[in-house]
Amino acid sequence: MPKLGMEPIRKEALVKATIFEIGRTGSLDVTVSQIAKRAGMSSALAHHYFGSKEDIFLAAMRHILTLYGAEVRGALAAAEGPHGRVRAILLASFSPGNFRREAVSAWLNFWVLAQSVPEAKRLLAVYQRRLKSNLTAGLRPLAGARAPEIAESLGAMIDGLYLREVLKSGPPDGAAAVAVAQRHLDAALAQGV
Amino acid sequence: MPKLGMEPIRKEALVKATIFEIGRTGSLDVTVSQIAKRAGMSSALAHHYFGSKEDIFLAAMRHILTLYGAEVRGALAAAEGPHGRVRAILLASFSPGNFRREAVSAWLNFWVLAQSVPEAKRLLAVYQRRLKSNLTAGLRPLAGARAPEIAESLGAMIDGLYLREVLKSGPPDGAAAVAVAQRHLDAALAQGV
DNA sequence: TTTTTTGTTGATTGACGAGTCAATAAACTT
DNA sequence: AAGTTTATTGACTCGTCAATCAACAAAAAA
Repeated sequence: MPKLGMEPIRKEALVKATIFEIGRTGSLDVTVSQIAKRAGMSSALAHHYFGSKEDIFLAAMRHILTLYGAEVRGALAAAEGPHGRVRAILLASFSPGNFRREAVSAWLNFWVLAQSVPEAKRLLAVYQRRLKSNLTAGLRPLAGARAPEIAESLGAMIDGLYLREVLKSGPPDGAAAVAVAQRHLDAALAQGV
Repeated sequence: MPKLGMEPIRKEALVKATIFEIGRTGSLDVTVSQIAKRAGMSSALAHHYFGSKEDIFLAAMRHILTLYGAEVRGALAAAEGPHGRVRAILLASFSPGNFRREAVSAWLNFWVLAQSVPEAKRLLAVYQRRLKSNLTAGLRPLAGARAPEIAESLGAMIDGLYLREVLKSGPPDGAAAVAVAQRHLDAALAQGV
């Protein structure tokens, strides 16, 4: 009994299932059947809506990046003062949503994907540019000309903390990551004066 | 015309070919045949020496970690003074050998592997522990009680810089990475005083 | 010199998985 | 009512690949 307008619903379900499965297995070795099953449909339908497995992956990646972008925008809107703005980005980066094991794992695997799929590389580059630009803007009033340099290192720090979270055995600890990043930031700012 | 004592030679060739192929394709989707061909032998022989593909991957990972460990040890031996020792670790981490695109790519993929293969996770944990211990020892005279904390953040920074190298289009720039890490270190130390 | 060990590969097996297709059915259009 | 579009899947194709096997060759041991 086919109801109309299923496409967006199905696609969203597939995207979420993809992220879940990548997080669960910890790799991109996830079959379309697995994804489709998790999303409650046949693999044929998955192929019907997305043309290929790669398209599914890319959609999942876009989804994660979009989510992250929205979270950063939201946090920025609510933030006050330069320090508040930079901190908002940190908090958003390590928010429970983006910092769930499955999301982090997906992120890492997308990094791998970026090495062989140009579109994935492009998407990741967009994320990096936006992160840097947000950080630089926030840091400008605090660090002046040194803003870009600090933004760069803080960005690397964020990625590095992400990475380490993947490998940890225990549950992810966003607060700890934020604290480390914050200390790094404070030190960098203090040194500049 | 089978010459004897081929085992270590074949194994080494396979390990090197594995790293090369992983770096080339940017993923773990490398067939045993590809590896064997690159190493100049049949895939059957690869299976003969290593039992399985996973064993080949693990051997390659051990090789990279061993190489890195040796480089760090060598640099440490030649280093003088606390600052020199910490800097030696940084230089070794971003040395041309470890920071070649193909090596970085292999690292990244081993990170992924660690998520699904316990032995890979174990190996990586060993690396992280050793790195942290080396850094902490070097930092102790400089930072006292704060040494572990700084070592932790510096370790994350190193991994983050690795990660970012993957996306860059140009050739890897170890010197720049060292500079960023060094600045982070200086700032962290300055703040502690 | 027979036997065993080591090296080596072409051919094969067996499984799995991406993508296609034909068929079915419910809704919407005309 | 007839035709079209959208939803949906089971069955199938076609390729790939890890792993095994049978067989051959040469060195070493007995």
